[in-house]
Amino acid sequence: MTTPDAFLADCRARLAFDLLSHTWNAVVLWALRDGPRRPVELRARIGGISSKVLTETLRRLRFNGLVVRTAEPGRPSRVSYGLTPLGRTLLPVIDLAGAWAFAHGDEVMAAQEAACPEDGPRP
Amino acid sequence: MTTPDAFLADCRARLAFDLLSHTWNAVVLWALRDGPRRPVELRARIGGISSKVLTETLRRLRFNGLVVRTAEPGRPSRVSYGLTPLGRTLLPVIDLAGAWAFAHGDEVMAAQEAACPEDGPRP
DNA sequence: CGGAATCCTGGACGATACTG
DNA sequence: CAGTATCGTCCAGGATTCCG
Repeated sequence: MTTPDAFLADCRARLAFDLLSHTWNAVVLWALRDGPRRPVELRARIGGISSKVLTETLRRLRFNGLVVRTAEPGRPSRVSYGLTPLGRTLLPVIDLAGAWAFAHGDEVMAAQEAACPEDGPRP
Repeated sequence: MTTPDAFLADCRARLAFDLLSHTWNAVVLWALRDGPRRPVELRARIGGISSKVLTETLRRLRFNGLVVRTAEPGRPSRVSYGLTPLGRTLLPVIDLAGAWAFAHGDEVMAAQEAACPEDGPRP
């Protein structure tokens, strides 16, 4: 399928990018790809994300219907997050983007190195 | 191809998301998909982007080797921007994301509507 | 027209500390 | 362990203005 031309004008079309925009959204979704995980596990698996930001991210994802929260009874608190069917449909997109990064990452790095002369400063 | 598991730890893997993260990057790349365009054309085509932000975006894309700037001699200024081969390789990714948005956009909207109760507030 | 300079705002992100 | 509350920093993005 190819995206229609209305792509630019139609704000709804930018939805996917807004979702993938936030730094951690895609990463968290990806970390959930093969089953529900508890916050501690997620933090360990992802690395470099603070508890607060993880919570915020999960809240965002839940709000958009991509993730579900499941509270298991007991003490201490046990909670886990998993992908919804909708969230699962986003995995191929993330996968493709990740594959692109692996395939062309070095080219981008190279371009950045060689950019200094007349191109603008690093944004 | 499926993205390796190192996905999360490897910072280079997040490259694609950093590129698609900035709100306008993907949109501008998409607007350039069928040939070079001049800034005015781009602004008209995209809609809702300020001249300043467009300039910044193009600078970013140039810096990453995704776009080239071509200055045609003459007065008044005539400049155009086009995709590099590298930038062109990103189009399928953008296309897939756009296609996803068209296919599942309404589901996300619906989820947002129904989210108010126990789910967190809109972030 | 292209784009740089300036000022301002909101939100993402991080660190820390605290409650249940 | 899960989540909230503060506080502070940084930057994308919008509006405006001015120069070549």
